[in-house]
Amino acid sequence: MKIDPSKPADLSAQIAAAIRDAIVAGDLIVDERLPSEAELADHFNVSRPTVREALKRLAAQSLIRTQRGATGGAFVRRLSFEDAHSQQITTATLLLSMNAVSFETACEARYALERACAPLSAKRRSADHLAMMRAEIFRQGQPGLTDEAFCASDVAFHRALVDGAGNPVLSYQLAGAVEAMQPLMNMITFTARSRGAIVALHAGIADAIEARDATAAEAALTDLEVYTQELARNVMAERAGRHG
Amino acid sequence: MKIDPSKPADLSAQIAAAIRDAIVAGDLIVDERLPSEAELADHFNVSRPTVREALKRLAAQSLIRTQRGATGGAFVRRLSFEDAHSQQITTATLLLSMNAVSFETACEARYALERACAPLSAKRRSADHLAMMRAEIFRQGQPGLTDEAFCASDVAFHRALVDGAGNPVLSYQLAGAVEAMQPLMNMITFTARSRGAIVALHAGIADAIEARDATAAEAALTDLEVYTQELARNVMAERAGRHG
DNA sequence: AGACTTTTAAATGTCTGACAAATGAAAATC
DNA sequence: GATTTTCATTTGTCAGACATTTAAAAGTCT
Repeated sequence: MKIDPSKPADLSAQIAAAIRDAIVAGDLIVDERLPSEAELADHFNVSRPTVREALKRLAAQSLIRTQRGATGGAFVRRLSFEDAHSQQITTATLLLSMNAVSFETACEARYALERACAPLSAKRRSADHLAMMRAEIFRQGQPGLTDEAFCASDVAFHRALVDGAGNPVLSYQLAGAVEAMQPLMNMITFTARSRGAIVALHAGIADAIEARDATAAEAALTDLEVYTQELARNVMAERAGRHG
Repeated sequence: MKIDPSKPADLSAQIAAAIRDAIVAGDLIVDERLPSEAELADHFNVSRPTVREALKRLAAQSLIRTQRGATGGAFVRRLSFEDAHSQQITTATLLLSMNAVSFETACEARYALERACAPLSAKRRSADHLAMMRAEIFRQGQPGLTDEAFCASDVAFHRALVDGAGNPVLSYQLAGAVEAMQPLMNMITFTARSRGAIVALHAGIADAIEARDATAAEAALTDLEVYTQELARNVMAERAGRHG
């Protein structure tokens, strides 16, 4: 772990980068303890607050955890799929909202990724995954469900589909993409008719997954994408008409 | 932006979470200036170093940028696709290495995602994307190329394929997945024969994209996946044999 | 000797106060 | 009016101190 000449940027950023690089390169392994803040301050020739700012940067990225007490300190943290998942949701959500990504673009990406999971899910899904999909479909058909709850159930349905592929890397990537779209989906008010159509389309997906028919699953997802895009276009058009 | 009862966790983490939530919820818009550190310290009833630790956490997530001087301060930052991209590479790389994700699992996820882009890329790719793919294929055939350079070219090839889909959300998701696999790919020593085979498979992909044949592109990607998986199995088996 | 209690040392969490450096705006000067 | 100077504001950094937590070491009692 090397020095940082006082040239360009914040010292805390440089120190954080140096430690992060060491972790990514494998020089620091999981659960290894970093030197104490005082030792790091001495090593980098900076003050303790500066070191602390660097450590907080790393903590924000879930790269380290800190522990108080006699045997405490900063430890390299094992990045879990769950951590990565929640990080990605935040990132993807902000990315979509701050960059004015169109519903069309986000939707296309989401369903493209989901179709990628479909064949694997058709092949490997357990009875549990299928049962969860059916349960969410049932919930979506219940009357009196708020739009928010409907969207949440939609996310749960797709999550079960993705998890059925049995590949944690895919699950982590996809769950982020699906959940990040929720704010966009929430802009749509679902009528009783559109809910019925979506439930039917979901049932088609579940049927294909149950039959372990990869081709049918992909086709059913495409149908759902087409319907969703159409629904969004209609909502946008109506909104534009009202406000224009 | 609300208070934080001094109950459970670090104050700086609580403050960072409060500000982050405000950003995600849209209460703080892009380029809006946060109160100064002194004002935040006063508002949250903590000291300035504590506020600074919170701000550094947010800066580490690219949520804010800071600027010195009279009109300086912390500003809500527009999260760019580029920022999100590099963040995701770090996250995905660590996720794979720290959780002992098998080559097989990572490879499967990568090609599943890439196949999701293929139809879109076949439909929308520009001449530039195709030219870049061809250029990388040519480079991969050059003798005297290091394994590292070969892998880098491989990444560039796939990046061009993904970018051809013309969907920035897909590009950001996929580029992360592809690049995060590089450390795993680098474990494989590519013989002249295997390089030749990969170049041929890449050519098959490029041909399909050039012909705008989505089905053929997906099939070609599957071929490449099968070959890559086989290659990895052989390398692992040989390595196990040598060490056993 | 063994189990329990107390002490202690090490480490992070937080605060106070201060100075340095950057930066744009206001004031002063030509 | 244009240029230069001054100045106030804000972040970056440092030094030192105290509070809190925690586990191990030391001590005490049975």
